Amino acid sequence: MKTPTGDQALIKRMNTAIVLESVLQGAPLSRADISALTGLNKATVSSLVQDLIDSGLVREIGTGQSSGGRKPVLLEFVAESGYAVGVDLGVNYVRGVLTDLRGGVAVERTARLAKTSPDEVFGILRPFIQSLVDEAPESAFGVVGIGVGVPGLVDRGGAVLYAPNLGWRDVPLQDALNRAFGIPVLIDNEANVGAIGERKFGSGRGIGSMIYVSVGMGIGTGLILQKELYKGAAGFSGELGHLSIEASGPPCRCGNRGCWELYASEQALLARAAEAGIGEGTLDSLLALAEGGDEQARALFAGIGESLGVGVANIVNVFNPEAVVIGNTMSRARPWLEEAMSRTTEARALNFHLRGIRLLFAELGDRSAVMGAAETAIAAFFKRLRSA
Amino acid sequence: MKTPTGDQALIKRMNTAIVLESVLQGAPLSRADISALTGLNKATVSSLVQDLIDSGLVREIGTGQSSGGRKPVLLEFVAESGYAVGVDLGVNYVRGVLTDLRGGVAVERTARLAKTSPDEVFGILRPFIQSLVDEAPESAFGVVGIGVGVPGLVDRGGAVLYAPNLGWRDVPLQDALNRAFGIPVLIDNEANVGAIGERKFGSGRGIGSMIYVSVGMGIGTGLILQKELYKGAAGFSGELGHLSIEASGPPCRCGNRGCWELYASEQALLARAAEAGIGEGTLDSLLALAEGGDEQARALFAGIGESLGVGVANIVNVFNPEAVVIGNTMSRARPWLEEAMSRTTEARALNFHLRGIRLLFAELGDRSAVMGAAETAIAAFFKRLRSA
DNA sequence: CTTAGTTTGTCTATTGGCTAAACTAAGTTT
DNA sequence: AAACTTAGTTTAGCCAATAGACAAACTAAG
Repeated sequence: MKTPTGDQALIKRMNTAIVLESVLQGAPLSRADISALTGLNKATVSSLVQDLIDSGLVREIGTGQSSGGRKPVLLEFVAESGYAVGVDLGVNYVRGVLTDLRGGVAVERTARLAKTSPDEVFGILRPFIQSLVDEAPESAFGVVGIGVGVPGLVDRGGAVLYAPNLGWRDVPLQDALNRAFGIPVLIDNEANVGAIGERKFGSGRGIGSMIYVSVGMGIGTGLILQKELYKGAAGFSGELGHLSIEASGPPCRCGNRGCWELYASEQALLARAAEAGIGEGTLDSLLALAEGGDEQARALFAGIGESLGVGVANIVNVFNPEAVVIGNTMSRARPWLEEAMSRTTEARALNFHLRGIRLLFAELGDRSAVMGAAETAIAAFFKRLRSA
Repeated sequence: MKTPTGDQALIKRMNTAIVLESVLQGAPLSRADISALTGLNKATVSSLVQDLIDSGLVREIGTGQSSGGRKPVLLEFVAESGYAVGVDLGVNYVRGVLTDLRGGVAVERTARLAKTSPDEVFGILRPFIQSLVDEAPESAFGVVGIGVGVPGLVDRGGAVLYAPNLGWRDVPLQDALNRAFGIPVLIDNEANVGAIGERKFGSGRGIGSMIYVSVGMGIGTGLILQKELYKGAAGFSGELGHLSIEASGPPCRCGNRGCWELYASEQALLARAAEAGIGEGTLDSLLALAEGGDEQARALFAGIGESLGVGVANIVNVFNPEAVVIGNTMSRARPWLEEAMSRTTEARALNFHLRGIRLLFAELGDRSAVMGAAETAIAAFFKRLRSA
């Protein structure tokens, strides 16, 4: 029964959060606007706004237009009152951003990753992150957190349990980075942070339930249900790449058979291309061929599109989401995939579930994950604010 | 921005709910116990308990054992301060219960349903429910609500959009019952209320994330994620029966191919039995055969078990739940299904996700849905209490 | 250029829920 | 019987939100 009980401090925290939220959403706006918008009394708003100004999160930016009386004093959120670092750790690259608290990118940087052992990666990651932290301008809250997306299974404590493409098992990355920087660090799966990135900054802005499908060498998914990232009982869920779509299909390395990613990933595409003897074993070469009008290449992409559609239809039936967003490298093949994918999805999913659904592609391209990682850190900062 | 703002009344509602919850969970217990349990001040608890006693929800039941000082006055929840009606509307039956606010069954009743047109069903349903309402003893809150589970797609407004087995389309059942009884009515899918029933009263007691799989003529599912029933964007989700497990399998009436329910439902079992020429076209006859040692029948059940396992493995990979509960008629075949199902699930699901998972069968048998329907009404009553 | 009317934002007194601490009640232990 | 314990109530005070009065700053009509 360790439910937090209600006291006056709770009320103040709640209302402060409401005020801050309205400034974040609706800036520039006046105290009177906030009062009208939230239903809070003018005096209450005044008092809470003063606290926010004192803490450096909000500032006055001069007066606005009068509507027949005293001019309002406009307020805005001080995005530069703090900064966050987002990191996308790939199999052969590291991408990082330094953003302000609104997600505005101050610095962006990429490095190659030659070796992938935990120690070697950490050797590169540490100075990489340090340089981003060092570049943060002076601010009220400093660097409030570091978010990291990794291509693997991450537990609730931020340990990488299993990352086959990096060859990692049980790497306590969050602890290590926490110790190294003394700043809150949050590690999550690449698809999960990608989902957060697309929902906050990309094609899923404002959507309540959205499934992000990261189609790269494999398929990972991030589930946003009722506006929140859904994690399973143990903290990892959404391994939709290993949803079996052919129960009697070929075995997958995961132990199951006929997994979706065997049919619809970049790896599947490259395998089929190799069989057909076209391309040079890279997505780029096949994209170039398709672009150039090569029918065989286009047919290959259309086939992947159909396989994607089979899985997306399953997703639609299971989750009845508002949107499905296709991201990661395969999103670049949109022109050659989209029609086949939509057609297959529409043919296979339940009619009622298709009403109003949106099949989208990632707007942030290969930056979904970095931006989502930064947003993870920002969101955690706001959550700390709210509860203290 | 119509977030409810915080004021003192909110605090009181929250703390009252906390106190009531602890009485519900831990009765019998004293005011002092509640104070220790919740962290609320003794004075606060005394005051809130008095309000609850005044409203009739809680009562004193004499003194308990002293532990070296004044004897505590023990409190308990007054389950009979209100009643709820739960209804399970099947294709050829209606089952109903009248329960107290703790879910204790006061009256249980079943009727056959010969015709299934909306009008005819309503003609039977109305007096059926009325008789349950009439039997409710005098109480502080009276009959607080009516919950109904139906075999079909239900929208957020309680209209039955599509119930193929009843031949219904767009039947505004909730409105109709609401008008007829003037009591809050909640309609939901049979699998959803079944999930609620098993989680509250059955094998899923206290589990945070649980997937209930209702295996009858078809397969329906109820998703309980983070302690709450998950509904999709449009209010219907969890059509896992139409999750395709063989992308190139036979077409399903839903438009997709190779749907799970084509392989693992009662209908699938009966079809295979007919092919093999055993049984009499009923589940009962096949159960009798299996019971009697018929190897062919047992093999048939084992086959269904495997097919169930394929889908359950998908569920485990997608949701990483704490438990999967198999319910509805097919749960009676547990002895002949369980081993094959568990084996298949374990072979196919991701290792990390299997840790600590529980594969259960419905404890309430064919009463999961009625009890869940009643619980839906009870939960709505408590929710109303909390917000007013 | 008054003067009335509006709008913004602050100040003030009040309300109401929670709390610590004092207190009463009713037991047990030595 | 005195000393200690525990249960529950009473009391005084705190604090956040609020309604309403008010001051400040503006517009617009006469």
